[in-house]
Amino acid sequence: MVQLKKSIEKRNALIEATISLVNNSGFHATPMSKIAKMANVSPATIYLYFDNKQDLVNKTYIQVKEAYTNYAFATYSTEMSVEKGFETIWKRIANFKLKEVKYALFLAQCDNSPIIDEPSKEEGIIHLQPLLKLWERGKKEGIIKPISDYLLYAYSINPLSFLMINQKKGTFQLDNSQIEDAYICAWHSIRKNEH
Amino acid sequence: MVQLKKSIEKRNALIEATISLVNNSGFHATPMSKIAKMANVSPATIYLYFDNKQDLVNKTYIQVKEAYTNYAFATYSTEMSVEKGFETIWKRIANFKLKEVKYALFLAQCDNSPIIDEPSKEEGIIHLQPLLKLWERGKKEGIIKPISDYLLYAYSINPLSFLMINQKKGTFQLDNSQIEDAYICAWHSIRKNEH
DNA sequence: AAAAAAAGAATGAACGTTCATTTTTATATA
DNA sequence: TATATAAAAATGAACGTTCATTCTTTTTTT
Repeated sequence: MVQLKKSIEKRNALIEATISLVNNSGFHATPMSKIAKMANVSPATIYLYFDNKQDLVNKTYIQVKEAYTNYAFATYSTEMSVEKGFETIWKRIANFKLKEVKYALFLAQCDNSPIIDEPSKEEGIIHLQPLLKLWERGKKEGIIKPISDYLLYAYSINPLSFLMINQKKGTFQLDNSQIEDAYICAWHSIRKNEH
Repeated sequence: MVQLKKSIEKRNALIEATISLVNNSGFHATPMSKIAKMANVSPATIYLYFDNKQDLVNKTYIQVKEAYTNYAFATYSTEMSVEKGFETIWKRIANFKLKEVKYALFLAQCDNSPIIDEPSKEEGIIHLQPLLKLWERGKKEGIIKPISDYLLYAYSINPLSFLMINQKKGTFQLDNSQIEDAYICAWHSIRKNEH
């Protein structure tokens, strides 16, 4: 690829266009020509910034995923109690999905379809580490159920994606009171019950 | 479309091929020519059974969805207590996702992407009624949390899709003991807590 | 004036769908 | 039962279109 000096903005325009179009039509129904048009650029120019269509969508995915995890852990500190820490992270994630619908939808779309290749997906998962550490601590302290992280994730974090997708469809509205309800469901599903 | 006498098997071969190929590559990366080849049929023959590619995948979706819901409610009776009823339905669904991975994956793929058109999706949802009725009863009896059905679904049923997809990837194994753990998470997330 | 960046037009491959034809099946006749 | 005929089912090749990518030329920057 050619060396690029100024136009980081052109690159960003391409990434933003990719997100919008893939959100609305999916990867395979989004031609390079449309991405180019939306970014006010010639189709050929895309190839100065990215190797090919696959590379464009992979890099878009990684960039968005990074923004997502940065947001998720921005207010979390390892000093917090397990319960407080979980609530902090969970609510940031919920907030991201409510406020940054565009980015969150793009990630959901990518995460449950084969359009992103595995190496790029794994690069995205790495940044979830702090949550896994927190769960580990929670299990040790007897606060979190001693079960697989996949289960913990499936029950406490993943439902937000489902809710967001349905909100996008308009069949359902995720307001602040529903968010509270959802948080309680999430917490109840993973906390270890006293008795 | 032409009147067809014998070959329901040919139609089924086409549907099976569609499921396999869409599972492995997605809708847009699955050409009609490949579907035809896998079903041992000429591409042109597909158009004797289905109007076009969209119609083929819509009808495949509806057929699989029907098999799924039939399976889900086969052992359920409205006489059951709310807790027993929920456990019965939940475990049938979990079983379907474990045993009929191919069909379950196809449904998951369709449900979170825009490849199926809305009318066909709605036709698929109708059959979920018994579960919604059960939740309604549970709320009245003070056993189920008085929250939106979307939340109940997101926390008690939807996680199974996530787990199944990860199992397919091989990163995680859903054995019988994990299923029990998962059921407990599901139940804890939607039951109303005594206090 | 040289190098880098960008553009639009061109290319070749892949796809969904249709067309003209052949093969198979069912029906009627002797 | 054997043969002729019509209808149905199936086919492979062809068509028109779309798309990712590349090529050649122009514009911008250094």
